[in-house]
Amino acid sequence: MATDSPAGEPPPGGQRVDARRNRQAVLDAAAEVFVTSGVDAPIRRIAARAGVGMATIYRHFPTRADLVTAVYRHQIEACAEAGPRLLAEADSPFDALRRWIDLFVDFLVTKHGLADALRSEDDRFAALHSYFLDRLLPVCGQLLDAAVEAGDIEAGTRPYELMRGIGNLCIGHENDPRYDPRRLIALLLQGLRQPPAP
Amino acid sequence: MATDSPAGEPPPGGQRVDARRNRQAVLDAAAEVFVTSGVDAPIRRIAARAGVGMATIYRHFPTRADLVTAVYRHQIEACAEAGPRLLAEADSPFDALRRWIDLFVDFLVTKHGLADALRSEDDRFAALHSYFLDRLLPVCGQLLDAAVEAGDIEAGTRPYELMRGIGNLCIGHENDPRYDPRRLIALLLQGLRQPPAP
DNA sequence: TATTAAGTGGAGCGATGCTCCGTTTTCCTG
DNA sequence: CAGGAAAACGGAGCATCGCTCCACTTAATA
Repeated sequence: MATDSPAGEPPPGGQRVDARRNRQAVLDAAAEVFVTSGVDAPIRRIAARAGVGMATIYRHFPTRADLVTAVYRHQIEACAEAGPRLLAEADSPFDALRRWIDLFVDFLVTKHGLADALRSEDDRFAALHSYFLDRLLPVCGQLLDAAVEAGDIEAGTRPYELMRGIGNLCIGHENDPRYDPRRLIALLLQGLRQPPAP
Repeated sequence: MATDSPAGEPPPGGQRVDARRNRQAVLDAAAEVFVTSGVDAPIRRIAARAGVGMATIYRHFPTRADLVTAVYRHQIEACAEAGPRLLAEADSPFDALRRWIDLFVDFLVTKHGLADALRSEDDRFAALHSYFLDRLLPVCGQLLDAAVEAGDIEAGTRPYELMRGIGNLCIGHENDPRYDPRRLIALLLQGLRQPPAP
């Protein structure tokens, strides 16, 4: 708690060099392990891979969610920053929304178990949930509002609901060629569309 | 394996009375525990509640999924049987599909963690997955086909995809008043709808 | 009643999450 | 450049849980 801010930003400079080195080693190891074993990988394994003790991981990242957010922080930021950009360069607000959701889905789909973790009621993941929401909800809301204002979609859909739904739809697509989240998400967006004025 | 069929039907009569009694005790205890602690509740707890040893549970229900399906078997059957009935009595095939999905969602939403278990990649739940699919997929397919044939919805959506999506959308709604799966499912259905012929 | 096989229960093993605390390392100060 | 305080470390240790194994109990049968 005292050594790291919850959202996983790089810590302030007042740390010992060994602490900083270990922190980075843990981050690197976690990134590797997450790819093969998902974000639920045993802490022991990450610690072993990083060549540190378990306590070191817990000290730097009190919660599993802190570790996960730290590992994926750059990609989450990129996704957040893409929102306004897409809104500016896309053909329509609806198109921007669609393309932004594509980015979000790409991100979720390539991280084993991330979508599962996101919706988890497990307290260990509460901070992950919060970080995603804090960072991406406003972006999603902005896109939704713009699409509503342009008359592309009906009003009344809240960003939280939409993002939760998309996250949920991305769960468990691995090892199941019969299930393609993107098709359903496209359907969802289709349903969101404003029926053309009579 | 030798004492129970995978889908959780009542076993054939050739059992000792104590075995039959214990089986029922386990079923009752599991039903109670599932309500409060979800379908992930520790086997130990269910065993304690039923007043039996853990091995007794594992002997009757080799897999957690077997226990879960046995507990909910009647409701799954009811849902399966409702399909054709709705198709006969609803205003349109699309209406039947909508009402059937309502039933399915009601079922999922009232069982803590059931939706989670359904999509789980955990091998322990493979049989649960199979049972749901075997029993409900044909029903869903029939409703979809009818709706397509009536021109209510576009062709090309496979039952498996739809059911997986609905199941996924039902995950994690508990303790979160901001998330209502039904709204998103309605949106999904809306997207499925055939745009009225020009 | 005696025999037997079906049935039972819980100790025990391995895996995992998380903490506690004695030890080591860094860094600052005199 | 010592020397000591504080920061950081690491892994043993406890708790929980899934699942198995096997000595014991009990119902059915001859």
